[in-house]
Amino acid sequence: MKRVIRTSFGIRRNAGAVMATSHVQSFKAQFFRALAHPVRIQILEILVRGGRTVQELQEALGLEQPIVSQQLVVLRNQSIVAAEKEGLFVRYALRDPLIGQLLDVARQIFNNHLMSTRGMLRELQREARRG
Amino acid sequence: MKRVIRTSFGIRRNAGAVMATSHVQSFKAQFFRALAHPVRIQILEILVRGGRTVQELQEALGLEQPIVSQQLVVLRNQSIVAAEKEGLFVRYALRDPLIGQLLDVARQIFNNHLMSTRGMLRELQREARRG
DNA sequence: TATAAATATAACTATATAATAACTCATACC
DNA sequence: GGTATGAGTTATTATATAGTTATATTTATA
Repeated sequence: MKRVIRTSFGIRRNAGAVMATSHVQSFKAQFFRALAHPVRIQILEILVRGGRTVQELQEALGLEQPIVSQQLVVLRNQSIVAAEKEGLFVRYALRDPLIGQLLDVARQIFNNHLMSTRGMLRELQREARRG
Repeated sequence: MKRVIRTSFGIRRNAGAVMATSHVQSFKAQFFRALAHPVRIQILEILVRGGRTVQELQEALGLEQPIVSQQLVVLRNQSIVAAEKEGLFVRYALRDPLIGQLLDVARQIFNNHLMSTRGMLRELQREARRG
């Protein structure tokens, strides 16, 4: 599947030398998509502080059980969290503490750039203090 | 809008004390959604190495110009990149070098967890070497 | 083995995002 | 002013994700 593109100087050359959209990029995209949901972010921010059962998450978030389970599926599919049975319960935990670091860097980016209203900034700062 | 949830011990209590889905979380979700696309990730990985015109991005990616512009809109809307006119060209750059750090952490997470095929791992390692 | 509790899945509708192609806008230069 | 070039927008259809409610699965225990 060779494609030809037009360069700035009007010359035509083969696009083979070009950065192809590798599988890795799609994979990373999927990963970030798994983070791209308010509830899933909340779940991760809770799990950073330690493992939780579905029940505990459900109560902490004030959401119905199926909603929590559904969001956990998404995180599990990307190997972001791991599930472990504990009798009748299932305890979820981060697979990698680096997830916490990722969220931290994201928070720093938000803080730096005022990409938000004053109100949100206040929330962010409260969050950082809790850290 | 008070909601009532059922706890594990069958007691009903008010969900008011619960972590509400703040605007911040939605905001973060939007941010990650902006990263959740293979082309946009590629663009960012190029911009980490320095500013580029649309033209240069287009050539590096081997994609049509409107596609590149569309993806840049998404990144601009989240204030992830900034555009600057240079005569007939528009040069794009990261708004915050921390974006690079974010991608690095993400890469580490992938590497750690074999969340990918052997082939993808090889690609990741090649990427890290170029880093 | 019947039951209840905890979790997971399914089925459906609504909504958002992606992909593609055609078109418009802006600027430099003749 | 006309034109070519770089960038941006719009419109359309396809596809994926979200939200909601109902139902199924699993396990402990009476």
